[in-house]
Amino acid sequence: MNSLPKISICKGRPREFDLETALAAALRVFWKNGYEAASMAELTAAMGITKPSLYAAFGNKEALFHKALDLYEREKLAYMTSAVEAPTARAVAERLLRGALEMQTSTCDPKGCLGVISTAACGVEAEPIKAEVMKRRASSEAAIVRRFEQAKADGEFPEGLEPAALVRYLFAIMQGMALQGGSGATCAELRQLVETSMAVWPTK
Amino acid sequence: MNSLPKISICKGRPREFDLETALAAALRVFWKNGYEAASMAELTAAMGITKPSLYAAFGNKEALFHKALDLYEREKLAYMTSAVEAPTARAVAERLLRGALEMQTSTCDPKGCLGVISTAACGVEAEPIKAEVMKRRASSEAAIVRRFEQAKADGEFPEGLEPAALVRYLFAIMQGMALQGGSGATCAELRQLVETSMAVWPTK
DNA sequence: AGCTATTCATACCGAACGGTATATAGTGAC
DNA sequence: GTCACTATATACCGTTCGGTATGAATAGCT
Repeated sequence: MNSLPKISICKGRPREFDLETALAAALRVFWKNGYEAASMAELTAAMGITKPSLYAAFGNKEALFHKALDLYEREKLAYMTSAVEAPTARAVAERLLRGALEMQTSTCDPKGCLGVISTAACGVEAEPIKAEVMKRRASSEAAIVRRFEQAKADGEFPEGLEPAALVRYLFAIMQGMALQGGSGATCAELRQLVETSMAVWPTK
Repeated sequence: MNSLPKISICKGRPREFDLETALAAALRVFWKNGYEAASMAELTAAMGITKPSLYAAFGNKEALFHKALDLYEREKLAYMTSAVEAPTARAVAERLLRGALEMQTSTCDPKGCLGVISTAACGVEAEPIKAEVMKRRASSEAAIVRRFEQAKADGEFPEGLEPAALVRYLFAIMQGMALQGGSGATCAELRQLVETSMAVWPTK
């Protein structure tokens, strides 16, 4: 309860690894294998630390996944939050599709989408994980729906196309792209998918 | 695999369970959990048999999955092979989408698609499984591509739309539908997805 | 120096994993 | 009845799973 004399970081022995670097390595393992198939052994090996260090720094496997998911959304899904700033619904869709394409065709990241991988299949133990990812996805979707409702008010859509339905349709394409990207589709094939989707995008 | 005569034709003690029934139960477990998350304990419990009986009858977990996958394609994916008989590419697409919708909205089957679930994420042990499912999907896709090439020759498509690209686009939507169906989307939402996809389907 | 706090490395925990050895029980053939 | 054969049930195998107890090492504080 004494005063704060210095900017003392902490008392004990300093950790010998960088939190962010280790978390990024963990993210890649989850991204490549999914939550359940990512074993603690593979995680610690990729992160370059031992299990007690991991548990001390991140809590447990589920907490580590949550922190990795935060990092993923912050660094890899930024295009989704910025896409709503595009001037038209069509431009929003194009930015989403091209952002997803860029992610799938990046040469240094794992293929597929962490969210898709984590919600596709899971046993009972991973259901809280699935629920959390679904919750985050729902809030992303809601933002796009709001943007499309404005677009509808601006008269951008033909009759009979609901904003929520269009968003679901657009997300289905992006989820399909992530699946195909994770199943060995080539860059060119995924680009074709984006071009086709844009070619059929409804115009008034 | 062969017929099951009332009078046992072989010598030893007759098995006390029905192969097809047990296989159908195994399929539901794989379908609900994915290959890796489906444990032998859950499989044997659902099939109502013990592990030695399972191994004697089906080989091992991977062989059981292959037989379950055969059953799945035979019973649940029949709409895919029959869809190519539709008169136009648009009708083919509609039959595929509505067939997928019917599967996702069936009240007695697990949600999602076994193929999607099995290829989305897997550790190293399940990679042969993933490869097998991808192989079968490729052959399904190839059949639709051939049908669409004929449709293109018939002048059904606008300029600039390649049959292979359209099939990839269509499959992406169906894969997205399977993902959303497995993530708790309602019947009405999935039907909306189909209607939207049909509404934007390209016409010449 | 001592004390306290934190990290690191090894070795270990109970449980669950896929897969089996073994012994018993039920069948047709002789 | 006896034999050959197969399915059943129990109990078990080695391995891997997520997660920890333990003690040595390293730092700041007094």
